[in-house]
Amino acid sequence: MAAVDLTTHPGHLARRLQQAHYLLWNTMVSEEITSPQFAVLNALVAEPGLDQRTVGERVGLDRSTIAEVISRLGRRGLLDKVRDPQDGRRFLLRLTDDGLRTHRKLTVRTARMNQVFLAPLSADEQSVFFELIQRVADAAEGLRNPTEPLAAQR
Amino acid sequence: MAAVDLTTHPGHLARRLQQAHYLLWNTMVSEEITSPQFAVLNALVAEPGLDQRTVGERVGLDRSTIAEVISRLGRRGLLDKVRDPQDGRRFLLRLTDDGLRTHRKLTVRTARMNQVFLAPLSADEQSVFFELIQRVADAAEGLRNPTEPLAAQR
DNA sequence: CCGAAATAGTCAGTGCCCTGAGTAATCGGC
DNA sequence: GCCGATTACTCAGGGCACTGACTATTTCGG
Repeated sequence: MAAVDLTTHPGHLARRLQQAHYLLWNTMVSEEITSPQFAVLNALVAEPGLDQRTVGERVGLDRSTIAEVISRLGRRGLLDKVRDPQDGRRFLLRLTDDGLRTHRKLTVRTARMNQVFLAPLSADEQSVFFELIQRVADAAEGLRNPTEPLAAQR
Repeated sequence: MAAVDLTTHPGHLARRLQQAHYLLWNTMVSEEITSPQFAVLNALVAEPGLDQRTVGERVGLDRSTIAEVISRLGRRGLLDKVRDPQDGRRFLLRLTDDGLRTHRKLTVRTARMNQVFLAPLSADEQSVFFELIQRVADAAEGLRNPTEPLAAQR
């Protein structure tokens, strides 16, 4: 009786979108390397020598999750992890040659997959798609990460 | 050098969107009941007596995941699970009074949360947002679920 | 009627994602 | 110089999501 229409619930749509993407990634990009793992590789291509926490910040993963992902990438020999001699709390991360190669290979496939994934939208619609999702995600992240938490509301 | 801009990668955006939603759900709706669990309750409000597989289809969860979610809801006494006397393979699912109450309560809070979540978009933009995401998700699901798999390509 | 195929559900294994609690190292004020 | 706060990371625990292999039941063709 009082059931709700989930197609107007952004959370439900976001989950379905991610599932669809997961599926396509598995078939078109890689069964070994996942999309979050690729994001980490990509962050380290852009900025080699980052520490774990910062990589997590770049790709949007919390401290626990980034630790797991990095440990998996390390086990596969795609990156190296060394203590920062300047700050014994940090681990500095750097891709191995294998990691670099893997990133290059997956970059190509990822581009192809994105084309297929976005094929139902025109070029204009794709821009709107990106922009709207980003606005919503950024705003929600802002709610959690209050730069100036005081006197903002009320 | 060859790093890629993830803000134009729909998979990355979908993940960030879902994370943002997860966070907001936890603070504004419930710490006990998750969004997928609410989707299951909602499906059973709309169609009491569904079997497990069909509920999974309605909310977009595979057979394994739906089994876990339903077992958790059962443990909390929000739904009942009985063998279908007509077909001994099936379990028929039905909300308890507690389940119905919980659904009603969360429906209100979910609506409030969606307003906050979508606040950065105008009403028009919200419609576009829904429509574009749905088109992409539907198309990708169609790729996996070929109604007519033969002679389609090549 | 009977055996093969299809179907509903379970189970083990992998990976993502978060919180809360704990450890080790560094930093900052006095 | 020392002590308390902060910071980087780890660990335990709960939940979502998928695949592949397995069991039990039903269905359908001959």
